[in-house]
Amino acid sequence: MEENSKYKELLNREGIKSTRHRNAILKLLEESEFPQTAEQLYITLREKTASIDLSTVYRTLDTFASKSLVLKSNRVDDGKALYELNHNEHKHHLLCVGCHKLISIEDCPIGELKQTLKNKIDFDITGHKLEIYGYCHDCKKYKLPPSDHDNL
Amino acid sequence: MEENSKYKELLNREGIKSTRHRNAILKLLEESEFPQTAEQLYITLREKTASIDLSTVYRTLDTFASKSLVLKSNRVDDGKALYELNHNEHKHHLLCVGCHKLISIEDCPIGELKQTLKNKIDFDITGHKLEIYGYCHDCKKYKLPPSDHDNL
DNA sequence: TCACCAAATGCAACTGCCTTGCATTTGCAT
DNA sequence: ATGCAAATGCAAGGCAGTTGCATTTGGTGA
Repeated sequence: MEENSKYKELLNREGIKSTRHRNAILKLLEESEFPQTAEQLYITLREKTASIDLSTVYRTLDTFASKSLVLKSNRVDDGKALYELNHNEHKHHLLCVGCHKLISIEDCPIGELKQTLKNKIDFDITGHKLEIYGYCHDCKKYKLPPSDHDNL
Repeated sequence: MEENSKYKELLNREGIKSTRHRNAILKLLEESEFPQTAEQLYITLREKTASIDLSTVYRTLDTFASKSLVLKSNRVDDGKALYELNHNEHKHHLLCVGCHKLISIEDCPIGELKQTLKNKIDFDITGHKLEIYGYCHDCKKYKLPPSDHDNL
């Protein structure tokens, strides 16, 4: 299968072995629309491919993160770790507080701030993280009165 | 002591009892320059005031958070919960990756994004969180080559 | 192709953060 | 003062994630 050779090449480039599990996890992440928890990935892997241990999933994801192949973050509401493929593109996420859907966006408002801060207080921005909460199209109709999320 | 009566009033306004522990935690949060973990608060409380149980600290902080008296967030690197007093002011922080100094700013770039996202994908923003990394004036001279922080 | 070795994996036990159940204590209204 | 709901302490438990160790596997060199 030529898909696996693609992963193999990618992994070799990072100086780590290409294994059945690693290829499967890369493939799964590639197919995932949203960042996934380790457990979500674990369950899916057990369903569709061979047996795998949860610790292997964690170890693999950590290895990938250390090589910058995947990006690790923490879910806002429960602090669980989320993993997604690193496409090396700059993006942010919208979290719907209604259905917990995560939507990726390319818009980034940091540009002008960068210059403002440089002028105002001589601070050089090298990175940032922006999390946005709100209600998606589907959840607006069920919108609840303002809650804790409004303070974030 | 009249400081406690200030806390008592605050707590009564939220419809919850004023207790020794609650007053102490409010006071401690008021004195804290940065968001604290539950354990940091716990340790400090044990040192300077009477005995308190860790579960009480957690329960108190959760209660305060549910009343919006404190803001709860998750530390970026290890996902631990952080608690800080809610001053109801909108602000963000600059984290200097050189000296780990935390600088508060009032600038917020979310305004235009709000309208953009509403038009583009029908998403209603209710809140957001922005963390900015970089080098402060003092650390610029020692600036290191780009690191992990640049991906955040 | 084979044999070897470091790296990867499975399994089970364990850690750390946080939560919960329950008996006791405390704040506050009456 | 007294009674009751709310708060607390204590101990046990839950859950995400980690680790130690024996076994298996991928890749390299003969």
